Amino acid sequence: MSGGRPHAVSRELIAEAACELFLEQGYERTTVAHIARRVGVSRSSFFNYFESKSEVFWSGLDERIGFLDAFLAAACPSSQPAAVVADAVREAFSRFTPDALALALVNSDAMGIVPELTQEMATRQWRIAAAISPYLRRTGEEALAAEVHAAAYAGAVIAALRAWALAGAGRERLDDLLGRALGVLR
Amino acid sequence: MSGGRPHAVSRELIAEAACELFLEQGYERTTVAHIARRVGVSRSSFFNYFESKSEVFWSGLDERIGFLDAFLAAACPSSQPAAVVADAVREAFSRFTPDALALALVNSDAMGIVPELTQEMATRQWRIAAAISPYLRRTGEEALAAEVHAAAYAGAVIAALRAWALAGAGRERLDDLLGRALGVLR
DNA sequence: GCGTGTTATTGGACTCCGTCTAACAATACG
DNA sequence: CGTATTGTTAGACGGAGTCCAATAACACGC
Repeated sequence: MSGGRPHAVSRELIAEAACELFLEQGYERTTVAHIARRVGVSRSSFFNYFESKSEVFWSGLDERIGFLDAFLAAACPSSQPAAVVADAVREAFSRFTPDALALALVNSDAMGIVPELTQEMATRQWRIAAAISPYLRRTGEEALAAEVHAAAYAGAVIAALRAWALAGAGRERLDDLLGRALGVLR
Repeated sequence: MSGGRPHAVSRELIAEAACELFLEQGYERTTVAHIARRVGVSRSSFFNYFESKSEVFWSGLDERIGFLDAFLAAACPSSQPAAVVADAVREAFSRFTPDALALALVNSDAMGIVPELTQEMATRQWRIAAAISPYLRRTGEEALAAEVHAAAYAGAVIAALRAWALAGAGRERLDDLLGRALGVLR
């Protein structure tokens, strides 16, 4: 059952090569074919590992968002929802590790991806809010209020993440920044 | 100076035809060529009126966001920034009129555009936050706090907009919903 | 060594989006 | 009737993403 042809590359290898190219010649000018060729696989193979060119940046964060979503979907309604959400957020994101995304945020100008990055970033912020909002509703909040609060939490997460990446992803502790950003909300 | 060939169509005409097709056969299955053919112009002409297929939905809202941005860019730092922002938001969005976007929000399932819509919506929410955040910074807020607060405001705007559209865009007054959504923040 | 099942890789064809350009059509004006 | 201006058009183009059938590399049982 465990047979089969072995993988020729890995997501990490591809992501690494992609980032190199993005830095060298910019995101737009780098085609999927370029990336594949540099790693030594076919263009088709790229899409076996990533759903799209942009996903190279986001697989790490998306994983954490999935974690947050699962965590909050399983959480019981509490009388102190703020604490639950804050804990869940920290649990999900504090162990986020520097990756292609951090690199992209720092070098967004060199890569020429400011518009792409903001669009994708906005989408992730939305997803974080979409993970939080249903939980708030289950604690009894009204729909509108739940969405607004969820957006605020999501904004805090993304703001912390950006500040952390821009500061050099390691010079500041993401945990601290998350705490500070969440602390703004009260 | 006022010569030249007259326009064969208008943004409104194109948007109308596009929405019809989206409702009939879904967003994905409707190509730009389809839309152009229905209005009776060439595919090239479509791109003279809209930058992209998805922009059909967003020109109205984007205009209001531009308004908000200009308004806040020109606003003086106040000791009560919350009131300034709330006023600016109301000024910019309360006269927002039902358009292709409202239709799309209501019929998102029939059009099969849930992912597209959330992505684009998230981008607009981000842009609203990006319009608000610099003003808050000018009032003296720290960077992280300004971003978090701006995200909260932006979340309120979008939540109100969605609720308004989903309720039937006219049955509820957008102004009231904006007020309620902004009221959540304190 | 040899078939067999399983999984990964590959090339190629395909649709569509979005860009670009050079030619063309319709108007106003002198 | 010529000219400037503006809008429309066809066509080619490159790239993203999808799809599929063919093939290559492995593990396993024999």
